[in-house]
Amino acid sequence: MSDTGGGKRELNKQANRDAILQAARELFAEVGYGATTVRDIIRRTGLASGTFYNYFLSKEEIFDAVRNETAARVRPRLRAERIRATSFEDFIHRTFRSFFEIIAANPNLYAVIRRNSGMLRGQAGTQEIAAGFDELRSDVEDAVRRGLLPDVDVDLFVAALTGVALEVGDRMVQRDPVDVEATARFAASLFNGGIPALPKRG
Amino acid sequence: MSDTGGGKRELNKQANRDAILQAARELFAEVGYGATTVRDIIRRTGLASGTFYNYFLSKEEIFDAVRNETAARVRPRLRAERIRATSFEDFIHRTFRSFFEIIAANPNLYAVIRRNSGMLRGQAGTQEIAAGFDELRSDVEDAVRRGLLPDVDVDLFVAALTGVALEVGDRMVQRDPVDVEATARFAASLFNGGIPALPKRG
Amino acid sequence: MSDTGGGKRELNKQANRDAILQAARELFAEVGYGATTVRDIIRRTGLASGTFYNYFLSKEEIFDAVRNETAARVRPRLRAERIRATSFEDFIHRTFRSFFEIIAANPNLYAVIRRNSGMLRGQAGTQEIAAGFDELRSDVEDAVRRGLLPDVDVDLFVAALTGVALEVGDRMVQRDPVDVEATARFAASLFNGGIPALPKRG
Amino acid sequence: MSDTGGGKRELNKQANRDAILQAARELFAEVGYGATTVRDIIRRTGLASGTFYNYFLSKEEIFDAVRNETAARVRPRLRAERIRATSFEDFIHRTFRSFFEIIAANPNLYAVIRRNSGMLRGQAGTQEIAAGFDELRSDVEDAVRRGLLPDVDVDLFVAALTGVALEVGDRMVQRDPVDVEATARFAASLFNGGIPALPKRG
DNA sequence: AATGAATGAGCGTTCATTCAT
DNA sequence: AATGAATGAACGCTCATTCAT
Repeated sequence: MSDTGGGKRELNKQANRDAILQAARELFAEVGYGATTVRDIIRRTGLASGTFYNYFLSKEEIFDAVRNETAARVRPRLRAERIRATSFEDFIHRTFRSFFEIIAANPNLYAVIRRNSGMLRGQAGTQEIAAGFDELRSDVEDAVRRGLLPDVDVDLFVAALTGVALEVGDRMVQRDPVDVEATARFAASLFNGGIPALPKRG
Repeated sequence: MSDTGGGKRELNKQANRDAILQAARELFAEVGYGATTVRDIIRRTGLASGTFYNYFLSKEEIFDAVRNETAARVRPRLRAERIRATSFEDFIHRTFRSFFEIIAANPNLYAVIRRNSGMLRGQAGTQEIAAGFDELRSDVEDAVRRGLLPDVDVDLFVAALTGVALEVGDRMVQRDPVDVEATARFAASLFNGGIPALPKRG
Repeated sequence: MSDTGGGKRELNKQANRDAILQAARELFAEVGYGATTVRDIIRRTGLASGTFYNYFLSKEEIFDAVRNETAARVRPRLRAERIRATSFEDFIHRTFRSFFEIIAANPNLYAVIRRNSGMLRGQAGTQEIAAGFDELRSDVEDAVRRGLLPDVDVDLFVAALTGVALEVGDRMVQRDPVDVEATARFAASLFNGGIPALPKRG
Repeated sequence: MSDTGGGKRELNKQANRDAILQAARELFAEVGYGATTVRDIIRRTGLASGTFYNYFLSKEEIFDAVRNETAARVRPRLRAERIRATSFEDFIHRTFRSFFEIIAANPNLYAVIRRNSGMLRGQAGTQEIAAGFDELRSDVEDAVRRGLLPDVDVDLFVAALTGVALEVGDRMVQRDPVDVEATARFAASLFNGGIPALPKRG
């Protein structure tokens, strides 16, 4: 009888993989990709250094895995919030609020983003991150199509949204206390007030 | 007889220093600080490896020098534009337009920023960069004081401005052709439309 | 199942550590600390350069290890001989003889001492070396207390003993054949004849 | 008319050479040969680094020069004292006393010896140092020939003398106050008491 | 003779990765 | 699958020495 994935061994394998990922996420958050060593990662798990390579092909691969896994956890949440929106104003507000909630609740998830932001977009981003951006973009395009949003330059619009989310979010988490609601209101007001003024495409 | 800068030797020194800085800037732009080696830098200049240390104390020092020198070139230009503004609408527009002009004209100056943005703010930024942010912030505070801008959360406002400048600028330079004026209009419209809607402080 | 020292792997580890220590000892003896490179040391063992750092934290650490290990081997032997002494004359003779025996039998142990003698005493010496000197000194003080030795300046006395041991020992090992017994007799006669003439303290 | 050595240029040359030698002596005394850099030496003179090589062929050569020059200053003084001796007892006493006087008066001359003692004898010693040892040795041989000293093993005898001078001298200079006379009496008593007991040769 | 920038071999050390056990 | 010692390329940096001026 072959072991089809439910056995003890597989459970252990999954636990080890998770432990390594978790340790890696912490370190990438604390000191960044460049300053994290594979040894640091495995030392935190109590496993042996060679074991790392039973789970990941390289340091780069685990970095991608951390980012992908993070994006995979965050993406559906952001999407779910957006979909629930009843108007574009609401869409913008929910987008900011849910993003700010997530980073407020997961400070070191956010630290990974900031500390390694040079590796976030373009060549260095992962599939999952790219997919998250595409999703946002296509939701915005949809809103344009449905007439909820004027016919703006979607590319630039998404870029502006992203920039504000990242930078304003950064300031937010440095405050004490962190006020997610007020910060979301700030960012959403700026956008919702500004959208009607945006140049139309054509 | 002391040769105070006019001699062949001094010329050569300046040329070497510039060549090293230029090579460093290119590499920091192409692959980032972590992946750039001192040997890469000097190899690009044709000089010997030891020569690097006649001009810079360490790899870190040249990175700071690149950033400081960049910020020192950019900062007064941005400031000069802002000061010329006749209204806050104009202030916002000029800020975006001059920033976009600069990054359009100096693609690898901009790449340094993007590829190393984790080292831009906070502890890891240089004096000159910090001064640039302070300057922007204090110009905005001034506008509030003079009643040109409602009493908004200046910190978040500057963050939003920065985020939009960086992300929208990033998309802009990837387009062909690069349209600085249209991009500036986009960003400025968003802000100028949104500002009146911003929550007041207190 | 933990392998506590009996396994092949542990044996190999011990063998490697010994090989590195041995190579280091030889090189410190042949060319001194300053002229010895870590690469020279590992090259002599056939191991890879990184392997050195699996066993020692730094070049300095292995130098201390060589000196400590040497002192640790020599110290109890010298002590054991001294303790067996039946009179102070015997104490002196045994001290010289056992020291000369040791250096005759371990020429490059001795060379380490000579080639790096600037690092023997004071700040630069190791714990074990300092302990060896302290032990000798306290044995001499004991002899004074028990009336076997006049009340001389113990500090200078120990210094004189040390100086003669080192310098006379140095000449001895350069002779062919090496005559430990005759050399010990020479040094001991000088001291034992001279001690009664030494100025009393006070 | 040719400049036969008395001109201004030659004076300056001599002054530069002396300044370099002096700086080198200080550094060899303070930090030892290995830790002294040629740049350190010339920096202390105010000259340019290339100038060093107009006066000395290499770092090693100046080290030899420092040692030779030191030995050349010390040697005649020691000799002159010994020659004045009226008996062998006096010879021994004067030898120690004059050596101790010199090291007490020139602490950093002495520091050069201690800090670089691994390079004092054998292969690494200079001509002048070797000559000093030879001279001492031949004075002792002379004393044997003239019947002032029993027919001892001169080689070992000179070694013992040297060892006591160095080690006892070392302790002496660390005391406060430094008592040259008492220290010389100590060392001389040991030897003069011990000599009659020394084994005869043959 | 003096200068000081340029040279490049070489140093101690790190670390992602491999592999025998 | 787990171990952890071994590997070796590569790093940032130093410094004795050379050489054009």
